[in-house]
Amino acid sequence: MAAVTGLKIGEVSKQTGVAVGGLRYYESLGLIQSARGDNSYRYYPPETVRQVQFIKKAQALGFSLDDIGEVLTVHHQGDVPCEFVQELLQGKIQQLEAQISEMVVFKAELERYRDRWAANHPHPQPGDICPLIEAIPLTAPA
Amino acid sequence: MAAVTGLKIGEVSKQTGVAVGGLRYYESLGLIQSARGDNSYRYYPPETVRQVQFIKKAQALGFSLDDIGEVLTVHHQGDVPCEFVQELLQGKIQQLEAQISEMVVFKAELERYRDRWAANHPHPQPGDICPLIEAIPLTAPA
DNA sequence: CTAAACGCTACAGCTGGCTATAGCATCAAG
DNA sequence: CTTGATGCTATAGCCAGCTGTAGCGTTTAG
Repeated sequence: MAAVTGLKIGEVSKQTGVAVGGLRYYESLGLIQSARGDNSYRYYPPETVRQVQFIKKAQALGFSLDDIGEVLTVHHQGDVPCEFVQELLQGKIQQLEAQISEMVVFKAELERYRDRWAANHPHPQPGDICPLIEAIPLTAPA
Repeated sequence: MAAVTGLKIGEVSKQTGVAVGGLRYYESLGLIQSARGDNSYRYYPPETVRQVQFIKKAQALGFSLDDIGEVLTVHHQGDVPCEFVQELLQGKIQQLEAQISEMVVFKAELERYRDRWAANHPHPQPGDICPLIEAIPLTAPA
């Protein structure tokens, strides 16, 4: 009878707000680790709570579990992974920036079509169904 | 011989860059429509090419196929529902606006974390994985 | 002692937008 | 006429990040 100690999965769940199934999922990805008792129950070391909180925070920054796994791997190698996290973060920021400007451009485009219709109002040309729709860029904007 | 004319699916695929399976998927969602020949082949009207290009462009900028379907369904119905389309468009514009400001706020948040860490590399406390992430407050554990 | 609460595994399902496969029919070129 | 490209339907799988279910075993409070 090994002295298996630690938090049972429900306790970790309560302390982190992450559902039991979610924790099992994290463990299946290798993000957290448990010892197993004779009853086959998972027993987590106390620091698991902080690790799960770390996972949640990193997720809140837009990191995937894959990203987080890489960070934790660096951590397990005994290094402080901040440089690596910084790189990931910078990448996320640039991604966001690109998405934002795409959306701004597209919004301006939609506004242009909306306003053109509002100004022109119903001038359905022969063959047109709705000038507003016909004006939508079905081809690349010339 | 049936008077079925139009582009076969492979031709539409070549002209739009959308895979044959993707086009069948679009059709299954009602985004595009075909006539069927005696051979059960799909024959698409030429304007399908422009419609598919519209789908791709709208998609690239964050519109779901569901959204696109609403517009194209109106188009296919042959009605003149410009008022409705206008409303739909206005809704999308507002949604886009909301998404953009959300993303701008979030990007500023990420930049704040990045810059704070860059300005003052905190020392890892015992139990820390990366102070850059650890410094982030957990939002209410839901 | 009993029954609820909790744990386990294994698998299915969810969202969205496809892609891939199997097994067959049809078409177009040589 | 044959062959390879193309078409068809139906079904399954993929990505992420879980959630839910079935059917069981274990622990714990009364």
